[in-house]
This record gives sequence, structure tokens and C-alpha cells, in this order.
Amino acid sequence: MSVANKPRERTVAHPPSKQRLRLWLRLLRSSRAIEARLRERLRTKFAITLPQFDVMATLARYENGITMTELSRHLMVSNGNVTGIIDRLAAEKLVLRQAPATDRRSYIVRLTPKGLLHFSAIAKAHEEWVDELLVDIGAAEAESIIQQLDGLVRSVRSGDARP
Amino acid sequence: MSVANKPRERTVAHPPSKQRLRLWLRLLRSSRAIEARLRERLRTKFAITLPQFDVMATLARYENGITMTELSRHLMVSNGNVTGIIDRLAAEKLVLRQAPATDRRSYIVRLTPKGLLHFSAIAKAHEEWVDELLVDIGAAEAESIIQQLDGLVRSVRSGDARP
DNA sequence: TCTAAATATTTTACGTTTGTAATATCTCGC
DNA sequence: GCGAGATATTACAAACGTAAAATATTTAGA
Repeated sequence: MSVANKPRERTVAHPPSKQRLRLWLRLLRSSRAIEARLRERLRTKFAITLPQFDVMATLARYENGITMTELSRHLMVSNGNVTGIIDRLAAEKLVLRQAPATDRRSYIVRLTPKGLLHFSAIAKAHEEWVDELLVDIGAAEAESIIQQLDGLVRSVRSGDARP
Repeated sequence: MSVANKPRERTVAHPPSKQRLRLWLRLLRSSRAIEARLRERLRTKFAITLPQFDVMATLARYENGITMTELSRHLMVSNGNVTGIIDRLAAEKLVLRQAPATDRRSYIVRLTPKGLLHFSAIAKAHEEWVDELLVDIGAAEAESIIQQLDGLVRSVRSGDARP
């Protein structure tokens, strides 16, 4: 079934390496397009940035809070970066830092009640926006892409062998 | 072969809207993972940033150069943003601004010979890295994902109706 | 045990990228 | 020539990554 087995196929135009490059560019383009839409709506409708929303979404899944390092790993974002985002969210009283008794190096970050309330409203709108943006993608198709992307992420992750 | 043809399948758990949300999160995660790898290698091997590489890649496709506005549209990046990137590339003598005789508002930006030479080497390595990162994705599978992402981008683009 | 080195956690400092808004300059239709 | 629109830059704030610094914890060795 592989393309390589059909020398006469007209589709042989692109060698695998070019094809993978095209895939990567397409991937980048798609996520940037969606990201731009969501960012704009978050700003105009809720006066919040996308990274701040991402942080709140992560915190919402950890009722008891998590440390800064765990947070940065979840978001695939640098450690020093999270500090600034949390600073701004804390200034708005949407999150708070708690000092755990056991380890005085770290902080536990969590949503305030106000933060949780605020987040719930934004998350609802956010889900609707995504649904609207991707309306042409059926459930089966979405599932299919998800599976393939999962494989892709695993592939990228495992490629940890550095030359 | 499609999942939809098996009504008894346990996978029917997720409603379409949740499925689309998962798809979006997966998309974001994949591109961030790949982006991080490429960014790191560009920095360590070639002392260049990803956006700077993106700009050079675009300029490489326009031998006669393009204007700042065209460049920003290509990269899906704000107008004021390109200025800074070009400033830094120009400081390295990798690109240059030409003032066209006809329109004194605009600049034509193009790669210098040094820039083209430098870019060719980076692009070669870049393609190899992508190929390596996505090695588990076959040509047919890549094509399949590309098709689906194209549909997705079209869907997002057409969703220009703003409430 | 006690102290020094190694490790972990966060913040700070710095430079680049990003978007938005405001500004300066220029073109073109009228 | 004037005003609307185009083009690019500047100014500002947020986000991002890396590296270094500041604290705190753990571990190893005498």
C-alpha cells in the first residue's frame, strides 16, 4: 500500500522529507490561525490574554493547586515565564500563592474563588468559539486527527536523542 | 474501516464539541513541541531565532524582494513586528532594505548574498531536523493529515463572520 | 553528627518576539 | 491642494527563553 511500491503513481511528486516539511508548515499555520482568533476574542470579550487563560485552565484542574514548576511543565513554557503571568493574575486577585509548610523553596499556586468563577465563564465561551471555528470538522474526523497528532507528539518526544 | 461505522464502539463517549476542543489542544501541543525543538537547534547550531529564520525563508522565495506589509501578511504576524526582526537581520547584513523609486512610503526587503548563503545552509539542516522529528509519519499519513489541516484552516478562515 | 557539595525551586535580568495603538510620511483620487 | 487611505515605524505592555542569582533542601563524607 505504500506509495513507494507504486512507481507509476502520479502522487510520487513529493518525497517523504518534503512531505514532512509541508506537514510541519501546515501544522504551524493551523495553530497560529486558531490561536490568533482565540487571542483576539479573549482580549475583546474578557480582557485577558491567552497565556493567562491557559494558566487558569490548568489551575482549574488542580483544586489543591500546584507548584510553579509543575505549572510550567504542564504549559510547556519556561520556568521564569510563569512567574510573570502569575504575578499579573495575582495582581487581579484571580490566583494566589500559598507557602507549603513542608518545603519553603516552593509555592503552591491556586485559583481564588473569584478566579474560578471568572474562569468558568471564560471557559464556556472559549469552548463555544473552538466549536464554532472547527465546525467543519466532524467528530470522527476530529478523532482521526487527534490519533495522528498523538502519534506525532510521541514521535517528537521520543526523538530526545541529541546528536 | 471508519469508526463511525461501528455504532457499538466504546469511543462514542465524547460529544463533538468536546472532541473539537480536544483537537485544538492537541494541535497546540504538537506544534509547541516541534517548535521548541527547532527553536533550540536553530539557536545552538546557527545562533538564529525561529522568527528570523521564518523571515529569511519567506524572502528566499522572492528573489526580487517584497514589501514589509507583504512580509507581515505572509508570516501572519503584525506589521509593527516585522520591523524589529528586519532591523536585527539587517544589522547582521543578512537582509537589506531598498527604497523603490515609485513609492517612497514602502521598502523592498531582500536577502543579501551573504543572507542567501547563510539561509541555504540553515534550511538544509532545518529540513533534516523536521524529517528526523517526524520520522514516524509516513508520506501517505503526512498527506492525509495535510489534507485534513487544510480543511481546518479553510474552516477557520471562513469563520470570519464576527458576532 | 556536622559540614560542604550537589540539587531543587523560584525569581530576576536581559534580549527577542508579539500585538495594539498612535504617529509620521507618502500616494492618489477628487 | 486636500483629505482618505496606505505604508512603515515607534511606543508600550505582555509573553517567551536562557542564564544567573537567591534560597532552601538533600546528600555524602569526614
